[in-house]
Amino acid sequence: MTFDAFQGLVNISSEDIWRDFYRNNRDKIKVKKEDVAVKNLVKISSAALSISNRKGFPLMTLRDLSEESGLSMGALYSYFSSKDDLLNMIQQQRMAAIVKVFSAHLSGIGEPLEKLRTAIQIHLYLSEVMQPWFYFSYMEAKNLSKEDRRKAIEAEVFTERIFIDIIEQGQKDRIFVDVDSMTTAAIIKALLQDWYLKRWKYESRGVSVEEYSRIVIDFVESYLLPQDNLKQEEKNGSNG
Amino acid sequence: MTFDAFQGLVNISSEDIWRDFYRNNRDKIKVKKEDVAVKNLVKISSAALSISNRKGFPLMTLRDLSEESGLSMGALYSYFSSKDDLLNMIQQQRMAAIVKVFSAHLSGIGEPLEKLRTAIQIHLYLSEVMQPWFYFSYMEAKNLSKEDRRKAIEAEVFTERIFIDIIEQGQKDRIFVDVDSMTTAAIIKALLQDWYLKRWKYESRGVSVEEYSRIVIDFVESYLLPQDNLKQEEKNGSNG
DNA sequence: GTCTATATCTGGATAGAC
DNA sequence: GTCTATCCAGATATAGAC
Repeated sequence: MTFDAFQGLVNISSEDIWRDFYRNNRDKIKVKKEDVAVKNLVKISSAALSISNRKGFPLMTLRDLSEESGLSMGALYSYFSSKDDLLNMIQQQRMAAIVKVFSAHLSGIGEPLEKLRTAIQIHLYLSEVMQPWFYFSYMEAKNLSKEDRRKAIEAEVFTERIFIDIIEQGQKDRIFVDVDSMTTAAIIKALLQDWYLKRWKYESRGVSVEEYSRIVIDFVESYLLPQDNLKQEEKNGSNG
Repeated sequence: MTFDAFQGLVNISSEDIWRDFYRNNRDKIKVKKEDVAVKNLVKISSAALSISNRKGFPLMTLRDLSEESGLSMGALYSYFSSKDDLLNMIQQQRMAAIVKVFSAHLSGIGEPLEKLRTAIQIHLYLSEVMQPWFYFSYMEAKNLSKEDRRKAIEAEVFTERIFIDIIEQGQKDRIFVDVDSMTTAAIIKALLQDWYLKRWKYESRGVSVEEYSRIVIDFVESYLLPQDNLKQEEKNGSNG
């Protein structure tokens, strides 16, 4: 799948994400008109992500946020009850989006090699679309509340588990070689994370998300596929 | 080389690091007795790393630092002139150590494959010995002063350059296959970073630094070595 | 629903005794 | 060289007008 096709398919606009959020949290948000609320939640979150990803969440003052979002200090507190609450809100939304997109794209695929490729691609594409969220989420994880920290770890384990399962299925089917599945999954995650943690680096070198996806898949396959299979795969074109 | 052997060789104690630092910065530090100064610099830095790696440098108050280091607020300011100054001090020390150790261990090696293995190992071992430094340095990079930020990027490029050069030498010698050297180096760095960024994960799974080193080397070699070479290498035992 | 103005608190930094 | 006490800037959060 191309990145453009993916974008068309998931179409994760901030609007959608925050509309969902608003509906699930009507009670906590003082503003009662949905359209007004969603519009401002988008402004607030994108301002918060932009400032935080520049200087870190703890150093972002609410005056900064007020200025960049265009809302007054007082108005901000109609949308969250404390600065920490805002942090947790943003975190929550990201995790919901990941689980949703992953399930949607992987559930139909049975064949391990195709599933592995798709999982790598989907993760990279998703982190590309939601780069500020992913980066924020990684860098600010230690500041979360206890409860949200627990959720964050759960989400981390969830995605790693997906890769472990795919690898083990492939080993059972005798498609992949017999390497340690847990460690291999950890390595894959490290490579996926590098994309959103060092986006500036890849951008400055002109590497697109599709190229990076290609690279990671090749890299992983050279490790997981037996030597002779690999040669044959390459003849067939390894990307479906 | 085993991890123990490495430790014996470099023997990077906090003492040594801060004694070096003290001698290079006598003018900036108000305390004039070397032994007193070094002893307290060690206390301050290890307290600062411990607190920061728990909750982040911006959220560490000087009262926290005072409590954990056992020095009073006033005394702390005999060792640095501002909180930012402390940040830059710690950063500086880490980079000096890296350059020193890398040069010492790699300069003698000409053969690309051995050099690649050694570079991976040394980086992992070093980040293991200085884990709090490495983690801190990565997570707090955005808070550095302009000048120290520039230095940090330089250091980043320095280590990546080492890997690029090794790969290109190996390609010239027809030992490695013809993949993109820059991207491959980026991938290697991502895997090396995962070790100190997610140490808790590997620890909880009982993966030692030697095992991880073995895994990364295998992974990279399966990508860089031609198929037939690989088979032969494995027979010889790929770790020297 | 949003704004301005302000109460309250926290944390970096310093002065001066010991 | 180190400590205690204190200053003061700047931050969160809220009250009340519009």
